[in-house]
Amino acid sequence: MSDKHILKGSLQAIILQLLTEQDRMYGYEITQKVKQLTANELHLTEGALYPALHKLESEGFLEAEVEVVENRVRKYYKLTSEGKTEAANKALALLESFRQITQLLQIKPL
Amino acid sequence: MSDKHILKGSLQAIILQLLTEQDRMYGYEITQKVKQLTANELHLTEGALYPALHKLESEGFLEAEVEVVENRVRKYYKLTSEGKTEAANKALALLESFRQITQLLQIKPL
DNA sequence: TCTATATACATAAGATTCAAATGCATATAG
DNA sequence: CTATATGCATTTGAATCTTATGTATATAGA
Repeated sequence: MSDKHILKGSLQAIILQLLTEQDRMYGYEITQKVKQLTANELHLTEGALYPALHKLESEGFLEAEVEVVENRVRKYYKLTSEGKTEAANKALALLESFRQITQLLQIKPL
Repeated sequence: MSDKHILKGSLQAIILQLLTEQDRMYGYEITQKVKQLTANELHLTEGALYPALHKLESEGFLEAEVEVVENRVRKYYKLTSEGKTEAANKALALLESFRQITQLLQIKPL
């Protein structure tokens, strides 16, 4: 019925922004955080998240460190210094796109 | 330097909304309108537009009529009655996504 | 005259990106 | 002993976009 999905193109910005506000997070934590913050209205699937994390890592915006917590392996991600810059850039670019499209729809901006 | 592209997922909503405001439009006109309204900052390519128009038509939200103007063929699109409802729905859904994501990007740091 | 640009439609190839499904493994609650 | 939750990850396939190309007419400029 509803399209409870991440708006395409927003995912990288969201990941980077969450890691700006919280020093380090692991994958599952990110999915749960998004769920919680949006009252379950945006569903961030793992099939989307993990490839995005790997891409951000390969681009040098994230670095990962593995830890064992309660006998389970966790992979924590944190921003590199380039990642911090990129987080701000991507958030701004996204908001600018929203502004443009909202204007195009001639609806009052948020 | 900027990614002058339509935000993925917004295209259908934009087309439907433009046709809500203007009774009928043809493809090229839509590309030029978007260009004009966004000061050339969103580039709506024909490779994206025409498939989207055809899909909206096949879904029953648009209907087309062909006219010859100055020896050139023009295909005018207009909303069906279902299309009018869908235009409102898609615009609202899009804005709601924007709101959700904007909220995600504006979490207060601890 | 010839060529670039604009108008106007459209498809094809390739890339990206995502959802859905699945897999592995551990832990706990019923 | 089984269902659910946690936690990592990949595969498959669909959708959607960019880039490039194709067809055709008209006009402005070199």
